[in-house]
Amino acid sequence: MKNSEIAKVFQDIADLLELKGENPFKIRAYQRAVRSIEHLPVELEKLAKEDKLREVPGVGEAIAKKITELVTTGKLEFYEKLKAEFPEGISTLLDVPGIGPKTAMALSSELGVKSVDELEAAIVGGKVAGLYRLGDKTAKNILHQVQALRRKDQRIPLGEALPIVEEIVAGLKEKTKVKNLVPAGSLRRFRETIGDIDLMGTADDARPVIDTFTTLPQVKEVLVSGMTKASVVISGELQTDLRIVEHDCFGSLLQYFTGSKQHNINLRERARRQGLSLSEYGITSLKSGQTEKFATETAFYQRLGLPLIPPEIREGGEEIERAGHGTLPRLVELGDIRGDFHVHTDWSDGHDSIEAMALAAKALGYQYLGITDHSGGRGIAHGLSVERVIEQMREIKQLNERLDDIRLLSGIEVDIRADGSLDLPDELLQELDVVIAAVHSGFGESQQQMTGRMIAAMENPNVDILAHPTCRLLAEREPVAVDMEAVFQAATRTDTMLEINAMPSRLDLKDIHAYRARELGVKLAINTDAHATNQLRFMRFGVGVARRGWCQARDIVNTGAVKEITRQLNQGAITQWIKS
DNA sequence: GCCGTTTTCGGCCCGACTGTTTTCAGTCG
Repeated sequence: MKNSEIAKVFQDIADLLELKGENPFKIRAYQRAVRSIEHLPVELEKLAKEDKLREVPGVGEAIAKKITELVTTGKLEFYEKLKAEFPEGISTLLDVPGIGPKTAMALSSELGVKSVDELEAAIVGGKVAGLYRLGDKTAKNILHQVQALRRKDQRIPLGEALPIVEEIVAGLKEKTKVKNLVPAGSLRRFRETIGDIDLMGTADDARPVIDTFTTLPQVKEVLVSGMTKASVVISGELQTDLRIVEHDCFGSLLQYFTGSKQHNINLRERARRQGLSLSEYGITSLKSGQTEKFATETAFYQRLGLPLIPPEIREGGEEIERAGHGTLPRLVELGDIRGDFHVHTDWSDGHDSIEAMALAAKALGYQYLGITDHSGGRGIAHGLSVERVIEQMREIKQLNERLDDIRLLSGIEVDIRADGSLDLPDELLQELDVVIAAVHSGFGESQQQMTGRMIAAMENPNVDILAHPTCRLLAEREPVAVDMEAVFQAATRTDTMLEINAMPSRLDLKDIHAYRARELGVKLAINTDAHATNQLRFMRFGVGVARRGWCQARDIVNTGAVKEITRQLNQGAITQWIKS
């Protein structure tokens, strides 16, 4: 049983206990376990076998026992009994914003409503307004939310949100005197998808900033517009909140709205033990009632005896404890990256020439660039044949002689066939500087087949990197069935790098995979897979994933200088092939 | 149900908004 499935069971238990009116702290304990499990880089099934479940934060005796039952029998008696106490489907009502446990129970027991569709019918039929503590306004509000829920397609990929945010930020900075304007929330933490946009800033006078914000051309609908806060809906049904405070409160505000929720809860529990209470306005002493203000996050964390915790790892895991012990790693930064191993050119399906890509990489300060067009395998547009690979090697050699300060690596993104063999002969592959192997077909294979296929490719000594290992496309294609733990083991055994593909639609490996791979000592490379010069800038998304995986520069191969790199890759003797 | 720089028992994050009330319950982030 997968972690995501187990998390879902506990989330459902938490919802049902809430409907039941159980002890709120018990409910929170389940919710905490859910968040912990969702971010866990290793399978619970494995931990259960090793009797290490209790090491997971938020998992104690009772939940550990339930997890064991789930992974061994596939069922949980406690859960089945709990479900039987309620009409089926009632917990789906909790998905509607504005409906909590009390309202859901009232709707169910008074009106027999047990689905979102039935809820809508009940509101339209005028049955909801009039229930105890539910008036006309509330009913209309809920109806509005139900309709919005239908329109809205869940969370959007980070890569789509960030350009939108940058446009808004630029607009506000240009037209107002706002200062410190930055995105907070999951965007700042570089989560792969985001649900809404939170912007924070400071100003001497908030009013004109708020007014400008609500009248930006991107704004479709204004939800709330107050003295310090406004919420709007922008194109694409994305809710965007702006909060403006005075300069001296910015640190606590930014910290508070960056989250995550679980990180903040953990931080507050810790602060409480120190006799302090935290809020977006500052830190209050429980004894004296005095509140201190903080202009920066660094000062805020410092007051709690902690170094600044990077936003990307504020997920409510072990980051606070580690920060307290002074053992937080220095995470890899965009500025550490010295090259990119995986880009395409107009030789296959890329948009720009090799030279244009090289110059763009040089402009980013890179020392090297791996030219890795597709191989000629079936289904891939304009893949290179053996002859064209040799021709391209020749051109790259000439470019290397002509270009200063950037070293081009001759490479290929070679297709892994269904049987695990590669699409180009070994004799050719061993002549290349960098060989990236990738699956582009047969996504529906069984886990056993797919895992075997990838491992077979890694066992080929010419393969340097396994590209985008799960093959997922965010909001488009689910990851393939593959035993990641086995892939990680094979990567260390065969000394193959795994790619963190920085393309915003991929982010593959994803954060928890990067975490686990690093833990096992797998070498990682952050590549953009750029198909045009401007896509080289996707690197920051990959760096975000690596940071979420607690990676340091030393864990990422392409933070190395060009000499170290070429030592690690296959040194191709191009001459022989060119002669033949 | 979890957990420990007060504690193995007795605590458990904080503030704001909304609508329905007549002092506050419910919900959210």
